[in-house]
Amino acid sequence: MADGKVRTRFAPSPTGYMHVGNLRTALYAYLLAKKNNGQFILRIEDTDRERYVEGAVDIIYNTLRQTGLVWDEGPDIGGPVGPYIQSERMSMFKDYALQLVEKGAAYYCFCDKDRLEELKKIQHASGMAPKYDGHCRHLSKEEIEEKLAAGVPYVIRQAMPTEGQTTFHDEVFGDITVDNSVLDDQILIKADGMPTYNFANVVDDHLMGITHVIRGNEYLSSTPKYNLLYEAFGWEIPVYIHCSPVMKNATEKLSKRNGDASFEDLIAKGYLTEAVVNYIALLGWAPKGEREIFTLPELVQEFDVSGISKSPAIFDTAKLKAINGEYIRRMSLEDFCEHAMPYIKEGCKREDIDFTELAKVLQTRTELFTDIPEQIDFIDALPDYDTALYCHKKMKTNEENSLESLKEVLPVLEALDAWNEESIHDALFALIERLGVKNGLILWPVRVAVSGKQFTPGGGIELCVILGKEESIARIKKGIEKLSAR
RNA sequence: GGCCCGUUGGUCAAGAGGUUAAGACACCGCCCUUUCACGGCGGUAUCGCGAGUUCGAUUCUCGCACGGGUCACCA
Repeated sequence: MADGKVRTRFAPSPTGYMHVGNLRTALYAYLLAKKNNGQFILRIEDTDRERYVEGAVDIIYNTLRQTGLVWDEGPDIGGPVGPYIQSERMSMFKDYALQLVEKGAAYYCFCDKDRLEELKKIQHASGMAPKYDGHCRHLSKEEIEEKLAAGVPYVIRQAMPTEGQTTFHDEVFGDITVDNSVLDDQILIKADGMPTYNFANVVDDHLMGITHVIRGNEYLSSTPKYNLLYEAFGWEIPVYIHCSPVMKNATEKLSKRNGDASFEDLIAKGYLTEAVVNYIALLGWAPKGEREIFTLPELVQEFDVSGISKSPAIFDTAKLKAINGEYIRRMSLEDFCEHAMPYIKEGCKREDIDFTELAKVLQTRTELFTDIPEQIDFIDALPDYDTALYCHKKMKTNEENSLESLKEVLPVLEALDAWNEESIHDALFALIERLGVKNGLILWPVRVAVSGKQFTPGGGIELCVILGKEESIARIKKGIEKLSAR
């Protein structure tokens, strides 16, 4: 599997937004192809008109583009084995099914829905598994001709072996064996002449030269049927890689139906694309070493099917957040500013502040961009805080000595010409030295006075720089006023 | 219900008969520090249960329990 031309595909149905499990499957398919210098193919499986959602195809394109999962062949760019939209391939499947009928691996079935329903009812009543009873499997040539000529509607069913076992290999789950007796004579071609998914999928994968099939493990139990199809045609069976689902908790899958987080939702919540891709890669797959932060090209290098785990993985927002924070900290200040600015503007309407300084203090304190507005809400207007905020055991501050400190600080700051981190720092520390007190005794009250908050992004000096001289001094005066009024 | 699959800390997970059972997130503590955060150091916590096989099982086998998947003229 290491060399040769590896071709993988991502074959989504355009039924809505891209959920995380789907994206992960696409990612693994992409990684496996690229790791082996192969091709990653996009095929849109849009044959279910009932579930078709307007705009869903664009979501697929946009998500793959945004995450960097560029496809080598697909509906928009074409390729040697198109068309890449399943609905445009419909006409050919029946001929393939007929080939199977010739070979005795499939047969015409004229049973109508009433009979099938009746059958199901009887089977259910007697506790049997619902399964086609082979009623039409042994019709004579004459009978078939006669019904065909009479225009009786029919489907084409796959003739499953009735005894023995079928074993197949999966790269993740190993060898799996099932009794052929449990295999249903599934429908290949529907009464309208169109193929079922199970049939179209196999034919398409073969025609498109797919060598490695990566998909959710809900397909594990139909894989023997697929293989019987490949064998009946005499086609080479692809390598199977079935992935366990991404869960929202121990018992429920992450799903569109439950309205669980989609890729778009995560981005809207302030997560970085790269962080989401990185985290998703780690959900159900473990790299060889201890490193966990990887760019997409690094993932390509690192990816190995042997690292895919069998058991389902629960989507953990806390971990995603941590990885997002890691990505944020690794950004350059310029990059961070660019990303953070919309959120900064959201939380701060004032224009006369030092945005660069603000961004600087925010960067190590941001895990999620959407957390920013709340962190900086004190800038526009000083909150109406309680003077108890001035009391801090470790700093040994209380309302009395904070009042003293602020009174000392006020003239020092007022006298400053240059207003920057260095000048304020020097002035305040000179004051601290002159007074012979601990840093905290001066600095803590300053921070409280200018922010009115218990926790702030940055210390008193940094906040003063951000707020500017006029505003800082006004807030210190306000502090003195509040403390004096007690 | 039949069949298939899974089960290592709260979460993601490494591990391949003998390990002090990695690492990350989360949590707790300490250090750094003008708060918080960052960074550094340390800590709590895991092999679902029961039988085998073996000198020795998290690792192999079988049962059980629990969880998931699948049994459509949907994809």
